[in-house]
Amino acid sequence: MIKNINNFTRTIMDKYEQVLELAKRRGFLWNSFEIYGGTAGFYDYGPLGSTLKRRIEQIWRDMYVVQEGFMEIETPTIGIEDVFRASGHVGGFSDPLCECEECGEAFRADHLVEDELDIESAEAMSNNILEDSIKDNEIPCPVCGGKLGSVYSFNLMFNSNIGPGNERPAYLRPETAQGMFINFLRLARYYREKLPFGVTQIGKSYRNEISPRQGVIRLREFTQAEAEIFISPEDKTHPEFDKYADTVLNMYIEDGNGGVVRPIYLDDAVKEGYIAHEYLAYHIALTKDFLLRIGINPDKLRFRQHKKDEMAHYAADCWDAEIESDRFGWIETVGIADRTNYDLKSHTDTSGTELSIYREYEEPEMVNQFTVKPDMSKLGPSFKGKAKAIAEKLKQLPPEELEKDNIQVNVDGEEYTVPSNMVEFTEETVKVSGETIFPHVIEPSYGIDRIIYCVLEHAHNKELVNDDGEEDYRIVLKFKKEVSPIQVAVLPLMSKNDLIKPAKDISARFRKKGLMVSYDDSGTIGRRYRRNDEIGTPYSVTIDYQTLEDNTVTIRDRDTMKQIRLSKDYIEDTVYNLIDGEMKFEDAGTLIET
RNA sequence: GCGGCUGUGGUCUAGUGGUCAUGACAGAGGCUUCCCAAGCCUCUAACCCGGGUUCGAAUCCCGGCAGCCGCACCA
Repeated sequence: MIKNINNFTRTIMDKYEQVLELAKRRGFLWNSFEIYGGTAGFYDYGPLGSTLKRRIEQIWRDMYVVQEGFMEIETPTIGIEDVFRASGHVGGFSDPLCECEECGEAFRADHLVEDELDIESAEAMSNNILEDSIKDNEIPCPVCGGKLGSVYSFNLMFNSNIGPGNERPAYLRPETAQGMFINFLRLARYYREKLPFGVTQIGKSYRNEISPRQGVIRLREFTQAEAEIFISPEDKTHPEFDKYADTVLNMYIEDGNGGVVRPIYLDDAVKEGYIAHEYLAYHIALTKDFLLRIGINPDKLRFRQHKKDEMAHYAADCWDAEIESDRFGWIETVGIADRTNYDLKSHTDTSGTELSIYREYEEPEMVNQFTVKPDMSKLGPSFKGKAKAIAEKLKQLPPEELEKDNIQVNVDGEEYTVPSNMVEFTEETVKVSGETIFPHVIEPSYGIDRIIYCVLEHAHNKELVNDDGEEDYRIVLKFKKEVSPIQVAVLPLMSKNDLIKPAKDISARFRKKGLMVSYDDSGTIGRRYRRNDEIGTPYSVTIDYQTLEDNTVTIRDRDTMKQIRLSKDYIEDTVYNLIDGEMKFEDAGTLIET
């Protein structure tokens, strides 16, 4: 006999629908602005969702901020135009679109022109040039052959203005990274001018996606956790690499027809040249560590290297952590890139502030320095307007030329003769103790919302529970204990005052210990266990009549449904240690035979 | 943004141009000494939004919004 038949003879829902239905019903994820009809690309985190998210972010902080020592900063979510001009988002983050006037299809104008004219890249072309190019070449609509309309930009950044009027355009940041790059000099000083150092930020980013679907997988407002690690361009080894050398990565390798997942030791991946260098490899392994710790199924995790044409133009190497989901297949959830010095150079060029760091050599170097000093007080009167240009030429001459009594210089096609007393030169050995460099940046960039969906999906289980020959199902979220929003349920066996009072006392003690408690005395005990299974509460403490006699309570384990009985003294410490992983369930009390 | 399909309590659903709408689960209260969604009673709670056609619209039409599928897009 099958109980709960109505629960499971509904319209067949795929895993995604089941997860989202549960997430909606139990307060994890809600579509935003629901009472006004909702808006695609925005989701609210409900009580359990935001708690889950906070716990996951907290683990991220533990790994990146506490363990790695990359301090966290917080910068505005809105940015001025210069920042995004330098980052390339103002020019490059928009797509030139063009619609067919007949059928209304939209196309990438640059792609059309590239194909038609058989040129490499039309990216640099302005909208006007693209439009002219389409008109002149009479490029037709690829779908219906109709006439194509004008070209317009669709920028993926939300825009606004600072202050009144349109004088100061501003954009909602499309990534948190730029806030860290532009603070480079302050950060370098904070870290006392020594490489490597890292900085992190967890926060909201915004992209005005053309057509976001896939629920929480592609959002217009989303949370990123990013680290920017500034390292020496010459030395990309990692001092702690040994820690992860024998980590096995599921590396996804593409060949002509699809691809294969190949397990490979991190050590070998670097040695065989799959991963560019140790520093990047270390952070790929760290990413794996993090994802497994929060409950991603290791069999559904792989790392894929960006193809050359897929890689951002500045990146030297880039890997994605991809997580497999039931409906969407492999989802990119983390990007781990070597961004080289692109961002620091680019902000240097745009702002005029040099975002570099002085690096001292281990040994000072003795360098022959050849200096030419034209005597402007003599050159000026003699050569008037040409003096400056002549001086520049003189500086480029080799010593043997400068030694001549009359030095010949060619400026703008005319020969000038400069007497040797008008220029001095010295050749000396100077001590150079260091140099100015632009560090390279290793960037792990996490899409937190996508990861949360995957955690929910991987935790979601529908289990057959056999009890007295009857078939029964339970839905259980098998969260890692560390991320479960509610950590312990407190349940009086019956809704009776003599059981309620001690149950409430125990709840209070849990709360004092900092544990998130759900107290529940409504409905039968079995129903309450199932409620807690459904939201992933790892432990349920039950107060029964025996509690009143011998001061013991039971703890039920979510995953095994087994129970132990133990004294209620120090119960809060026991549960705390169970969640922390310090104590094993079987060791915490005597197993109850059922 | 284009095309197709869809939109009913918290969730999943039934439904016909004609009494402010079916059922299940969930939820609240009660009864039942109750360790894995038992039972009984009572209760709460919905036709996506806006127009139109009509005596009458949740039902038909149009537009919007949202979801799904396909195309395009996805630094």
